[in-house]
Amino acid sequence: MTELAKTFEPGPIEAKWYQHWEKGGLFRPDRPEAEPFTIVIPPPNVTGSLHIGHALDNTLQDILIRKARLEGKDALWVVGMDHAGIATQMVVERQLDQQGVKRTDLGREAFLDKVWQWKEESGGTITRQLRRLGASCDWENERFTMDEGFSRAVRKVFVDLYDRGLLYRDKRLVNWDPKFQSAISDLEVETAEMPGHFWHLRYPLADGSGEIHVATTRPETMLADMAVAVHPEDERYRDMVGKMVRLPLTGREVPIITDEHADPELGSGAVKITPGHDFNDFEVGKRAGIAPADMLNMLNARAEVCQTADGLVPEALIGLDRFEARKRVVEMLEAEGALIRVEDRQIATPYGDRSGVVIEPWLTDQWYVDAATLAKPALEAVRSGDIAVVPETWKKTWYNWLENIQPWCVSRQLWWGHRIPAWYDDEGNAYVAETEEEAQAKAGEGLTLRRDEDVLDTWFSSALWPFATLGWPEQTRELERHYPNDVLVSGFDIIFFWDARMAMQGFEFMGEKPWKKLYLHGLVRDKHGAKMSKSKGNTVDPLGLIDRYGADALRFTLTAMESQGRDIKLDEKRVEGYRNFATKIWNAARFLQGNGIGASDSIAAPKAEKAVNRWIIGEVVETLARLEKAFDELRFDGMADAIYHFTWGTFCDWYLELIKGEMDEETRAVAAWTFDQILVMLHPFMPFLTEELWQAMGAGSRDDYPLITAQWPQPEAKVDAEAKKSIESAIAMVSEVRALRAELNIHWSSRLTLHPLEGSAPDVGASLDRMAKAGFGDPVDAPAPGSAQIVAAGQGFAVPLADAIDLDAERARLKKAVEAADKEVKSLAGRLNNPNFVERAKPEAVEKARADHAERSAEAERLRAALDRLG
RNA sequence: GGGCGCGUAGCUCAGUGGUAGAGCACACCCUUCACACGGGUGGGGUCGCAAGUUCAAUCCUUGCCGCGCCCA
Repeated sequence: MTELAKTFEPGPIEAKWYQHWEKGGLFRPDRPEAEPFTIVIPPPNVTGSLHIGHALDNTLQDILIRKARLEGKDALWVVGMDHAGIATQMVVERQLDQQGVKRTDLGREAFLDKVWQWKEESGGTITRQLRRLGASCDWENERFTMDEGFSRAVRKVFVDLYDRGLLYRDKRLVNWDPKFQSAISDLEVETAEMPGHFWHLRYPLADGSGEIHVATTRPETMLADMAVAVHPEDERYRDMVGKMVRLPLTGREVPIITDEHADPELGSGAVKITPGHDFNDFEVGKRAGIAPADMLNMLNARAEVCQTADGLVPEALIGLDRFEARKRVVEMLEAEGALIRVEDRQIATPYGDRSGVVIEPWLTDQWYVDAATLAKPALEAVRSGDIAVVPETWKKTWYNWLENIQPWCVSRQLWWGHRIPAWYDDEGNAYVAETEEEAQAKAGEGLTLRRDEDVLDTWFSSALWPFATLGWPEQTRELERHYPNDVLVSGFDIIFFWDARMAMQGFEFMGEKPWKKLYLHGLVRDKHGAKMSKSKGNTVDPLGLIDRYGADALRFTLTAMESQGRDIKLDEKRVEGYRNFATKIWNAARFLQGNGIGASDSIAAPKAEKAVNRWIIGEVVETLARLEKAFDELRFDGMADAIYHFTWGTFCDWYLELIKGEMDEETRAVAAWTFDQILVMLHPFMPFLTEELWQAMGAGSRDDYPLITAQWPQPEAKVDAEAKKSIESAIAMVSEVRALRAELNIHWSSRLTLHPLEGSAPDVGASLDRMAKAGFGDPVDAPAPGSAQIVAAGQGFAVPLADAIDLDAERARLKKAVEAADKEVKSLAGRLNNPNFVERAKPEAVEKARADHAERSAEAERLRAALDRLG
């Protein structure tokens, strides 16, 4: 044994053991024949640093991995990062900007060199931070989505999807981010209600026969209007349909058409149609026979006004920013008398989730994935239970999204990322192939090809994570053994971005689900329930918490608070509480050592004769069962609860107290074994503390037998009902005497004697003396004057008090107990006297009510008798 | 507008068709030889509101009120 310091100091212990584990290859012990168990980490961004959400997500994964490892499985936790297209490009651009260098000055090749250089020097902070958390990932096979192998997988998927008709190029409106000057997917757009206006405009008919009124939230788009639509059944406009409108400012003549999209209830019922700048209008335009290529565009990539194809936009407006243009257009309309009125209104406005700027629907050529087709097996797998979703409530969200899924825009106008493997000839024909040679072969000789400038959405590559990390497209042994993965742990906020897309690609390319279970956890919020954000300044830095309380305490807190379907409101007080728990265990170990108790050498429970030992073995068996059940159900709070209460409430509070002063060989063996079980069961949650104590308890004997690769408990024992009953009686006895002391204010200095009022003294060993400073005296028929009385373990006892007894306090105490018992007796009797209950309730319920009634009645009688004797 | 979820002790949350639990906080006592980051004892809840089903509802059903999230 190694002597332990008085207080548990997490810092040095954490550093020591993490290094030891990692150097020893203990995160992935060589177990080629063992049953595989696999988790892939949700790859953090290469630009990222550890926030509290990562801490939660990875703690949960580490718990599952560490338990599987202890069970002897070939536990693989695949780790790595994604290249985070936009975020990384931004970081590097900002850095270059400080040196006065622009991305475009460098050119594509040189810029990408800079990005790689940045990645080597500054990227991956988070992987060091994950180590602080204790994450036992397979670092030796760390992956990156831009690695050559992974990139090959991405190219193959792109080409295969194209060949299967599941990926295509199309001209349509995309969500255009003017800040990044790139398309983004609809998932990357967040809609917010913002105060805005509704401008009512007057459009004259071209033949001078009248005018039509339209209303718009974006007046500047009138520069690209191509029609005015009214509802086909709107009588008011019957005579105008088919006539031409001469638009103000541009003088463009556009038709009045009918379309269901026009809402007769809204405004005037007539609506201006700008197919090139509005998603609804795009559809209306197509229905009206306007081809996307012919739709007018009035904005450039920076969302500045540009000339439309028909050259009708007034020169004064060209080059204006879209918001500036809005002001100018309104002024000009007003000057022309085309503005009727302006109304205040809440406007649903789209924002880029990363850039924060207003998203512009913009007409461009982009690559799209036929998500609806890919979604089908992913939907079916959850419907059939092939993929288990935990908590189940998320299944509905899964269905809802996948059933209504839209084509997925996967091209991005960036440089950093997987460049799209498509080449074009001079006429714009596309040749999709994994290499330029193959593309050239497809195109035929003599054609000059030019590669697509764009890259793929980062999520396009991370969707391949569950199999591309295992070597796919090579059919490796790892792939064969570890796909499908056992469980995916992810926050519900990326269920669409990532989880669903992994399922889609997994079925398409592996022909099978990516994981057997999908576990979704909530967000970590501040103690008031507000979402953490840097701008609000309410973020909790997990590393700071680790510094202050230790990684084990943080991990245990997150685990204990992880109940299904809820966000976590994190209060530092909880972390402090579990730091105290760690210290408690530490001190229990010190106590054991002080009594010559070290490591156990047996997996199975030792043979035991004494009730207290048989009892604690049974408690271990029950705790293990509770723990296993919680693991089966992925109830992390239940796991924490089971191990916490056993360790503190049962082992420390009762078992250690009960065995004090009764150390014999059997007890030492059982205590050592029980503590070992605690260390093993607790290891997935508090790996550092438990490893340290495991070694300290078995110094010398465990140098080659670290806890991280030890064996999960197999007590090979059962609950001993007799021992359980006997110890529970002793516990009740001690508790009653302590309560008496506290309520009558009897100081510890006075020892109490308990005289049985019926029968003889029960055998509770020396525990009563040590734990309640009381012992048994001779049986008496009636309490001596000045005695208090207690009822415990089905017996009444008189407790003579040397000092003057506070009669009022004693009477109040007994009265309260009588009332409590009576209340329950009365309720039980009420039920038992109800014929309906006896006849119709389940027999077990009736039986239990009878037994409870008998027991509580007897207790009430004894208490009443005690109260009567008091006078 | 559609969907999901929540409302249980002062706070944060478990939970079950048979009269409610934990941690923290609170009150009182204790330098009892592992631990004051501790030990002991205790107070505290008409389980959001209303109706229904049932022998029995905090739990099931419906409606309402309040709060949050997602989608359009």
